[in-house]
Amino acid sequence: MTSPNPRRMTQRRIAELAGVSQAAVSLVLSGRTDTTTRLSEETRNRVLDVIRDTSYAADPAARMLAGKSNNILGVFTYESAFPAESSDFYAPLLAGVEAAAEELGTDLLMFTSARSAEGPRKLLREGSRLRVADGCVLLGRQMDGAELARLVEMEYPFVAVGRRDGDERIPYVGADYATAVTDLVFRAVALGHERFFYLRLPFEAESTRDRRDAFSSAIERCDVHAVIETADDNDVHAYWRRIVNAQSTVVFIESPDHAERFSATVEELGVSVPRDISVVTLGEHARPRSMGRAITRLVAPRREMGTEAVRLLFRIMTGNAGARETTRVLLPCAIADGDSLASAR
Amino acid sequence: MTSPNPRRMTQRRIAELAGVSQAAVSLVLSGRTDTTTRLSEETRNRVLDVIRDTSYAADPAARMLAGKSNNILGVFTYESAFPAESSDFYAPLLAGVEAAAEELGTDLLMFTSARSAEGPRKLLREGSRLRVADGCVLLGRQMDGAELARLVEMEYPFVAVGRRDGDERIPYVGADYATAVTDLVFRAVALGHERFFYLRLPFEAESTRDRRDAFSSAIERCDVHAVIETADDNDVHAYWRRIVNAQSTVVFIESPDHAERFSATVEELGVSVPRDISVVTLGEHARPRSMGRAITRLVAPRREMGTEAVRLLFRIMTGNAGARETTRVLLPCAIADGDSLASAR
DNA sequence: CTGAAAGCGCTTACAG
DNA sequence: CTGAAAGCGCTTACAG
Repeated sequence: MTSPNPRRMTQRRIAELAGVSQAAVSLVLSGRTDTTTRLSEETRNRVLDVIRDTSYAADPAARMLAGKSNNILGVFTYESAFPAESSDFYAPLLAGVEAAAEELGTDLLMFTSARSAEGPRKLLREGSRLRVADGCVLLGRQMDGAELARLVEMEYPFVAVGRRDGDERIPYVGADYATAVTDLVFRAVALGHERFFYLRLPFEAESTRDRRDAFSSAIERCDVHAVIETADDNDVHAYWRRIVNAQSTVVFIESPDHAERFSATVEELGVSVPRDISVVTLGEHARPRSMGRAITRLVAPRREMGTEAVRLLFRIMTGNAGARETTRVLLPCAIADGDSLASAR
Repeated sequence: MTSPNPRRMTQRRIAELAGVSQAAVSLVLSGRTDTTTRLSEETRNRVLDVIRDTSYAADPAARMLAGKSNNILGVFTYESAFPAESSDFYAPLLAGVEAAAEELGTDLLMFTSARSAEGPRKLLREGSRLRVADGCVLLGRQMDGAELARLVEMEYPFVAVGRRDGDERIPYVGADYATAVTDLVFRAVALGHERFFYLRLPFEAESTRDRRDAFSSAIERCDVHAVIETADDNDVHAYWRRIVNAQSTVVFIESPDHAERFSATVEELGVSVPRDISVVTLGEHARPRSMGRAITRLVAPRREMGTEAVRLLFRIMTGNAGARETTRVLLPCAIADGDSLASAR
């Protein structure tokens, strides 16, 4: 496939036609005007004429080979990047990545070939094509720590989107959940809430742990009460009963999906949000669904995370990353007010 | 920029590590097992081990120069692929493209480089980079016909998503709007509608023309009446007056956005949809917004278009595309019933 | 001011 | 069975 075009124009042919050397053609094309490489105006024009006549364009492969870099940044997503279900998750990140790539003038290589039929995508499986890119941005809620460590060993330039525990040489751009979660707890306490209920996601990832830890420590600092449960099923009624039993006046819910379902369901039971119960979500959906109400929530700067990840990657690749502290970035989250957090009844 | 990775792995280094010649490494990689190029099983394994340890992948530029393909399919979008505004448009297409790429085991190169600050993205400005990919899928509502023709001349393998007029050698995968639009007109006529109003988008593209032409010809065939206007502003009230004046009982609206705004606005005027006026949209939003009502509409098979485009591209690249008819594909649209089309009052 | 030459990393025919 | 060598089309120091 992609057999070379037999009559493809080359600099050599241009040179023949213009009566100069091939190198002179390259020089003209480079647009360089150092004193050391000055071409006569006349020669330059003759070459330019031929180039125009033949509508010649340099072979990118040869250019890249000679230039030693191919201006390709990789993007590896642990799940499909585009499908409907996850698109809300990846879309803003990818938008940021795309914008930064445009800014840097690089192309983006999406590693779609890495998919394995069963199980999650693997970064380093046999025949990994990672090295085709000069460096790579990694996206996904959950990443294989061993793989990341391996990448570090290999000295392959990469940046994870999302904070990563484990090997501390892993560069990342994450969201500062802790500060925002703490703020939300303080806000609730200031509104008179003393009994909290926390519904966590049923999986462990840095991002979920961060929120949970920040919650716990804020609760402790405020000297209030909290119950933490895992939202591993959809039986809102059961939760609601436990919340009533716990006499909680506010519920923090990690997932915005759960938060919406929760609000809708309890309202069907005649419970009013936020009059009877306040709801806060720590989720990161960029595009809040059309819900009857706007749930008070934390908003991760997803687009910026994508942009910053690419910029950091670039700095790492060019050796301008500086100390380790500057290769691990946490971006501030915003808090969307909403109308689901009110005074404790 | 993108200074060369100093320690980029090469076949030469692999060869050193494995104690063989560089050519032997290339041979192992090629997977060739001709009698003329037989390597000892032992050598082969030693090389493979080193390749695995270093997770080496051949430099795509060098491969290309040497005349080989790279398992990279390009994706060129005329607008930003991810940003919020256009993500509804591209998301399903890209999802389809991604799925097909996974199926074929190829990676996807998004041409984000050399974006022009002003004006639309140009294909041929990045023309050189285009060659980095073995072939390319083109996405966008409006494409430059001259550029496409140029690509044909260059014998660069590509497929446009969306029907393309002009040079008939341009391969595409489009949506068969005509049939669906005709069906919708028939359906309306069957419900007793005799006076139609048509609101077209304010730009010319094959996809808008297709729908308009199909509408006109269906109207003619049914021997009913229609007014066609361009929706180049947002003054729904003005349209509504003209619709009333025209005594139309049904409005066909190309853009789903317009259709939603239209429905919402006339209902504020006390006009009931569909009792007083039926509304049909010929738009292609994959993710219908939360509207009070579900507008009867045409649904383009966006995901399938992405998938089919990649498959067709692959066939073209491998020389299995067959005759021209098979390089121009129109996929059937679905009709989503909705509840905005009812009997003429 | 211009041209000959080396080298980028690969593939592949060809000589040992 | 393996290795040395040419060549893909370019860039860029370097020698004239």
